[in-house]
Order: sequence, then C-alpha cells, then structure tokens
Amino acid sequence: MNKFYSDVFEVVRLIPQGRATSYGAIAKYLGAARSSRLVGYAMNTSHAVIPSVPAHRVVNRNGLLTGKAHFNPPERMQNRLEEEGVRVIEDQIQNWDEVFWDPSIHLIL
DNA sequence: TGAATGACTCGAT
DNA sequence: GATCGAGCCATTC
Repeated sequence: MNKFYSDVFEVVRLIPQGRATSYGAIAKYLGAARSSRLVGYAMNTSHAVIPSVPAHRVVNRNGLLTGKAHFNPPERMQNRLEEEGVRVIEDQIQNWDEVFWDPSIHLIL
C-alpha cells in the first residue's frame, strides 16, 4: 500500500463526526494539492481497508456527494451523514460552510 | 511501454 | 455569476 493512500485514509479517519471535508483539502494537507483526483482514487479502494475509512465524510469542494455511487448501497453515504447530524438534500450537504472541516487548519502535521 | 481514465479543481469566457 | 475547458498524476488496460 502506498504511503499516499495510507496518509489519505489516516486523515479521513480523523474527520470528526458530523463534519466533512473535500478531496482537495486532504490533498493539500498531504502536500499534493494537485492530486485531488488521486484522493478520490484512493477512496475507491478504501472499502477494502481495515479499519474502515469513513469515506462518506469526504465530498467535493462544493459539498456535493459525487462519490455516493461508489458505496454499497449508494444511499449509505447520505444515510451515514444524516445519522451524524449532517443534513443532505439532493446529494448536497446543507450548511456546508459550517460542516466543512479543513485538515490543514484543524490538524497539525 | 503508451494511452486512457477518474469519488477534482481552478482559471477563463 | 454560471458554464466550459484544460491541468494533474497514480492506477489500469
């Protein structure tokens, strides 16, 4: 497993409950600001990782659940978020400004 | 080995 | 502002 992947997973696990962050924010925190797509790619393989990665807390920079289709079932992503107190309407996280959690701000490397 | 792909992002129109 | 197009880079075929 690449360090990049493990780092991504580690950061995602640190996201507080009821919060969410973006692929770009994670990439930036890891020093790979232009590799946001790779973060999503890493998430694609995250379902096989132990302990499981809360990938539902990672969305694109608009708070849109672009990756929900990769969950099984897809509704699981939204359900998990709502269980944690995050309102989601039409795949869009409500109050995104307050829900957004930036690792480069809340985390010290 | 070379080319295509993607759970994204940013800058230009 | 909203929309469109190009850039990015590890992984896969």
